Amino acid sequence: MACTIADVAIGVPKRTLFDYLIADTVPEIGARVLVPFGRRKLVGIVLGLKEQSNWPVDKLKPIEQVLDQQPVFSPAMLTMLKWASQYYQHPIGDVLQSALPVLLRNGKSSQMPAILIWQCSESGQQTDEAELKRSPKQQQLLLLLKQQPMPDSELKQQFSSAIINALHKKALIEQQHIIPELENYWHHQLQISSGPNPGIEQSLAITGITSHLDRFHPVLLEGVTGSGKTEVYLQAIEPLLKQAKQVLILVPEIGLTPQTVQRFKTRFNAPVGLLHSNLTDNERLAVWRQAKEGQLAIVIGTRSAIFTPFKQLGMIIVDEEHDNSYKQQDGFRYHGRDLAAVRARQQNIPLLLGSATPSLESLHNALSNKYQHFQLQQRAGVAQIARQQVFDIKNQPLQFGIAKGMQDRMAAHLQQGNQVMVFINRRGFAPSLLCHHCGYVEMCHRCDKSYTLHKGLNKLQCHHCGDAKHIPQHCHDCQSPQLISMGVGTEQLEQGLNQLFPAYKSIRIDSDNIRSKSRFHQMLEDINQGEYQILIGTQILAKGHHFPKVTLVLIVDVDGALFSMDFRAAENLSQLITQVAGRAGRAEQPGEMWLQSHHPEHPLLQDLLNNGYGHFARYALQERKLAQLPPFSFQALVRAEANSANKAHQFLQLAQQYFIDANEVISMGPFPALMEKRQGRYRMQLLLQSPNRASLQKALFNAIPQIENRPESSQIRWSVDVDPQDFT
DNA sequence: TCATAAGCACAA
DNA sequence: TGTGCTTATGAT
Repeated sequence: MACTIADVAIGVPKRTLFDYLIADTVPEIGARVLVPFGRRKLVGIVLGLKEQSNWPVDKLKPIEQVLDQQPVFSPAMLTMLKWASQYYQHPIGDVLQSALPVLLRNGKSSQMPAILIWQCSESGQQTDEAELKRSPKQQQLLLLLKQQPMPDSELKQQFSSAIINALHKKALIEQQHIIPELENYWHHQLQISSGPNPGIEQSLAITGITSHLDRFHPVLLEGVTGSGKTEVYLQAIEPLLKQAKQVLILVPEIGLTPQTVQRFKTRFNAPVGLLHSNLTDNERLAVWRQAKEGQLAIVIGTRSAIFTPFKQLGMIIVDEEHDNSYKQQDGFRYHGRDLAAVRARQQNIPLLLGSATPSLESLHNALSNKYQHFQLQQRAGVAQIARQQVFDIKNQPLQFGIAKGMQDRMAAHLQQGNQVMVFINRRGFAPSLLCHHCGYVEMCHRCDKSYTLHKGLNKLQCHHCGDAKHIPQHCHDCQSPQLISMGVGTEQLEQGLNQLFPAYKSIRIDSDNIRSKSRFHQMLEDINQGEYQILIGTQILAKGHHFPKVTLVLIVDVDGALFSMDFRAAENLSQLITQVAGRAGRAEQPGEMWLQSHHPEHPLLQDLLNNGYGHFARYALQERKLAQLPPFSFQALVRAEANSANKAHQFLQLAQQYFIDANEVISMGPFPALMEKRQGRYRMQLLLQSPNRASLQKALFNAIPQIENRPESSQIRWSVDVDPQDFT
């Protein structure tokens, strides 16, 4: 019997597939179809064909249109995405949608668009161009097209459309829409310019990687900043490109610098596709198509680039693999680095993770020999890492959050004509506005957090829900006009430093101040040109940029991370410190870095400063092991939010019942989220933990569908986060 | 009494 | 998730 019914995944938050009657054309598995859904028409993905449905036939609707001749998902891609849907406990329809460029989600053609070609017509061929002597331009055009057809876009550069139209009217030339012939010649045209000679450590890594190019082979490249990780990437992929294999490189959101891209382009003379957040939908789709057809040698992109289709993928590289931006924080909460590992395993290709400050997860994999481990300790040239020290601010008077001693250090560096960088992890002018008379603090009623004062915007802004309002002139409670700001943010620090160092120019870099990527790069350019002497910013300033003229880095407050509820806070702080230390200063002028703390004796801090990140990370791993925290256990977080805390709590208690019998899985909570209230909704969490990944998976696989089927589950907003990274 | 807002079920 | 139906609120 013929298959008359298709299983279709649709982008609705339901874990079920929908059955549709196959009309005239039988769709391929992995192809998009347009289907009626309720009152709407939606794009769905065909996941299976079958003869029978569990649904009464008269209730089935037919597929309205098959959108793809060629499936948009290859079988390998579908396997990975189905796996991800199950692993992350996220509805398959939504997973597949997230893996497609927006335009394909909306039903646009996945084929290369046809281009308009002009060619000489029959009568044009027989016409002597001399007949057109009164119009030399037309003559020239006809002669050109007699030799070969030309695309419209190219002709328009030489001829006005009036000329073209004139010949067209005379029927001497005609137009045609053709789909450009796909020519993947790039690997014949490869010109590999030679790079610097690799050092011993680099050579070892390159050999280690390139001797296993034909199979899944995960490698962690732990290389201090400046040790030449990129050079290892370049040399490792060279043999693959020669075999016409493609390479996918994942980079953190902010790390896609033009310099890096240029390095890959010029080294190989091969086409490189970029995928980052500033692209238009059309540009995104173009890269998707070209990668799929094999026209791109290299694709460099952020998190979601892991879903790019390739004709023949040869390796996946994840640069700065520890970076938190690889984890999607809403909807389909996947981890880009982890999916890279899954994809590499499935396609049987090597995986290369690189970082100066590897995540404890990856380091653990390397130390337990699941990943091959290479270390690059030597910095190219004689550049030195900034010396790191703690500055004890116990009982010290602080001005704009900065101790007197630190101000003196700053002055000394500035006087020598160097740049100074100050980190503070708070945006805005001050984290709260307080009444000096009665103590009342302006609070966002939706989040139960104080409003942040933004003098620049002249607004109070809630950093948790984005709500903004005018700055009040009088206290809400006692009407006193004496409102004072509490605490220090980037804005105030900038103002304060201008006051303390009026002779020097300062620049503030935080997300309030960065409107566009190009402006951001311009700012970085200006900084390195020496336009500014004092740089003030949040973490955003630390990611992937070099500041050779900076010789003093000051981190205003590290205590927040040392005593955070989040067990990863210390790891993240250490990564930040180490990354910045490696990027400030230059060979002739090593930098120094100061961390202001009330707890200079803190063991994590001391270990980091005395022994470096590598030692700290191994020590932190021991601690994680003792505490049975990831990567020595596996976690999943069930989040619930409702307009009352009780409702969310009750739902999670109900959910918890479904994990009671799970083998090797303990559930903790329900407890309030770190941000208990947000946007007027109360948020609770249930934490599931197991020493065994498979046990946790099994428990989720059993429980989640049952929870979803409870009527209570549709009355509340809830989600599952597997391998959660933050507990806000 | 009507009009708008909020809550809810459901799609093949 | 988006839609349309149902119910609650509230202003006139």
